[in-house]
Amino acid sequence: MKVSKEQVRENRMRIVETASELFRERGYDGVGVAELMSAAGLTHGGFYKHFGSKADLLAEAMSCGFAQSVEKTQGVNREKFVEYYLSRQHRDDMAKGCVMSALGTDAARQPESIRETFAAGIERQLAVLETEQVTRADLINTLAHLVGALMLSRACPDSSGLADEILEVCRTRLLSPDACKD
Amino acid sequence: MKVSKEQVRENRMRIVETASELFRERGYDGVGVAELMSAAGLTHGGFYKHFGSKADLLAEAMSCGFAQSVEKTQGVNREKFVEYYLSRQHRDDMAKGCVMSALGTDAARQPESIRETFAAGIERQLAVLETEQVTRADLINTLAHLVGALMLSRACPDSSGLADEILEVCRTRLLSPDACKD
DNA sequence: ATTATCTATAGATCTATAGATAATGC
DNA sequence: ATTATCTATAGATCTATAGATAATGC
Repeated sequence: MKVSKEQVRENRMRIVETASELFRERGYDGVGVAELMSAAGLTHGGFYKHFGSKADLLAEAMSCGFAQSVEKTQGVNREKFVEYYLSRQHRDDMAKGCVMSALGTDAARQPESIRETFAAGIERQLAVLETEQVTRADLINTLAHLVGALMLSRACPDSSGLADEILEVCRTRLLSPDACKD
Repeated sequence: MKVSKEQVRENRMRIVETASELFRERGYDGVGVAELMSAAGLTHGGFYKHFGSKADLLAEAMSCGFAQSVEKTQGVNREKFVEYYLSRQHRDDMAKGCVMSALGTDAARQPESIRETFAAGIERQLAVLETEQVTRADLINTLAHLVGALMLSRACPDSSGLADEILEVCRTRLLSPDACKD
């Protein structure tokens, strides 16, 4: 049952990527190791040869999700980022969306070491968006505004007007700084 | 072992209030029914005479938390609300703080009926803050901005500068609409 | 020979229910 | 007589580990 080093690396990466999506979708406590491994096409017994604990995997899954976001954000300006972020498409696909909005609260409930990983992810996301026009303080405000809007919209019923209203008024405000009142 | 109707009402209320705080602190999946009942001074077997399921309790716990927030917000203007919301005190006491930031992501992962309760809570919070000067769209933007800032700050390590930086730049921005760039 | 994965399981916990008990409230 | 709470437990799930297996890689 031993597999090649190449295969081991592939398996490990698949576990991390699978976890990254499942944790975003259902939360850290909402997915078990057995289900996780099964979703990655493996049996759960092998998990602890790859990771010391489920919490260790969470840290890697967060890093992986941040890395994907950062890569997708390369070369994207603030306006395009806002439009993507507050799209219905992004809201309705939590598993593949922004780690900050999907796992921020989970991170807040975890030990310091996990939160360090999370903070490093925020910094990377800030760095890739920073330009000469847009200061760090601007970006932190934009991210907070976006993250909150997305979370609140997701917490509303699909059919409710409020879910879409939140996306729309925040998109409008974030793209029209002149009319800004908050 | 039967108790008076008065006592039954008190017990039920204590369960809801205890759940409201424990869910905020550790998440819906992070607290079991047995621990919840024990924290309320009861044994877990009696739980299902009060609630049909753990999910039913979540809905009530959310409503209860929103009601407390709304009551505390009576007569508070936008500036005072922002200052309280982005204070270190509020950030560091998730159990007693805003339901939107503490349970928003948990709600997003729950069935429609829970999200209806959550949306109703958002509406109540909006209503109590609304004035002639501050429109609904303004308030939705403010709430999203606040909720995101608080969540991101909580997701950072205690000792990191980033946690406090997020609170500070967002407080500054939200209280100085003139300088607003996002 | 090493080791990644497998099957199997330990031990703890989870939600929910069953039946006993004892105090309320008709 | 009713019923809220209790003890006890069913049945499922959870994280983590033990030992067997079989293909890699020296």
